[in-house]
Amino acid sequence: MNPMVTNPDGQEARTPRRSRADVTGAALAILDAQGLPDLTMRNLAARLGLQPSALYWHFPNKQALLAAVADEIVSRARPAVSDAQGDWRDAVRSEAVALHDALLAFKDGAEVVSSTLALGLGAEEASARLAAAIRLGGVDGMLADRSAEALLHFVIGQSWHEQQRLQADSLGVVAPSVASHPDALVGDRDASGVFEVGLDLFVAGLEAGRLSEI
Amino acid sequence: MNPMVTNPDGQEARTPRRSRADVTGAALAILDAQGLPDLTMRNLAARLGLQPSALYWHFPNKQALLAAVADEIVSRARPAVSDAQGDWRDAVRSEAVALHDALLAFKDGAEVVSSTLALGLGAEEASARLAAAIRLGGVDGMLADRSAEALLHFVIGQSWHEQQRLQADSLGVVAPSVASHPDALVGDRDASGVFEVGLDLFVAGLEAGRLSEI
DNA sequence: ACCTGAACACCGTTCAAGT
DNA sequence: ACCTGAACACCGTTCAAGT
Repeated sequence: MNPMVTNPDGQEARTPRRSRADVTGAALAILDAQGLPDLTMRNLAARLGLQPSALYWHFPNKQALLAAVADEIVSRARPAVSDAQGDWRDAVRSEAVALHDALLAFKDGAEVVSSTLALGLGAEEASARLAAAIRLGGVDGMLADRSAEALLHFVIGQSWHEQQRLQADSLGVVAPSVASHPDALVGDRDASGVFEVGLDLFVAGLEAGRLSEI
Repeated sequence: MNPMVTNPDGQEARTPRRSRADVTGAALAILDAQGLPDLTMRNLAARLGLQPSALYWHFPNKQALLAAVADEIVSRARPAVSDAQGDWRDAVRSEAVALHDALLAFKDGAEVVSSTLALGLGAEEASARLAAAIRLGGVDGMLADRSAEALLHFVIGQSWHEQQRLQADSLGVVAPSVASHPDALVGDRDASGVFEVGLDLFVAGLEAGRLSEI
């Protein structure tokens, strides 16, 4: 309401104008606390003490805002052991796991990144790092790029599904065929191990291809 | 407007009430012709000559409607050579390609299926068929299930990205880093071959795991 | 440079009531 | 059983105008 801000010492502060980073930060906060459905331009503006129309000075539209959010999420992916002194297989696994963790760190993180992927704004970096790790295994340049992109899509698709399942479970909206899956040992963690299995298949495939040099 | 329908011969027909299949059919038609953003309850109702609220007699909500649409899309996936007489690797590839093609057959098909996957309503069948093909290779039961699910997520993620890219290209909304990609030979088909490479990696990984029996 | 105020053209969903 | 009519509580976006 009041653009003026008064400090505890009585001194008057400048009207608190927001930066682009402030907006994406608030968007990330909403995403984390409430999820993508609540990340509306109106909610975001309210959290910043702005009118919705003010956001359009910082971003041309919502899609651009989401792209910036996706960028931030992906950029926080850091592999556990960044030293590339170890095995190239561990390097690939490490990069993939780091991305996987980064996507799961924010509610609906995988969906946000996935929906922005085609614009090539943030995942290009993740793809490049996957490709670099793959190249350590001695795979050809163009083949490494394509393998990295394929691995990227697997990681994103898998992460998104895990988050969807978590959300569906918490809402109690599960189809009988899924809920009564006979293989489920614990009962609610049906997807356990799928990511690891898929990742291992990818790495094993890379190794096999490296040997036979198709 | 008028619930009565008059045939060319002058005979009066019964008021044309709609079935569930009519609704999903109209939804598929909108999806194919215009895409997911235009698949609104109001557009759908208008195409059927109904009020929007009438749709809620056939489906409890939009999500359930989309699940039915996704079911229909996935169920149309038929492998090229259904005879399992050939190689198990060809069977796996054939199933994956069939799913890939089915998702690409409808505009935004991959996104619709992806967003409905967690409810386990339609892709369970696709996953089971992939698992069956994988089992032909002699892979263990639980491992086959997980491998199939991982492959499923790769196929969906990859398909969705291809459709996104097509749409982004047609709208001319491409980031400079993507548009000026030096590897692009043709220029607009940057994702060419990624699906095939990823699929080959998966199959090679399955074969390697089958031999070493980890 | 950064934001307000007001409007435009939409959404999904509910629910009493009709036939 | 199938649908209408009307309303409720929202959306993203534009644009003139303010400071």
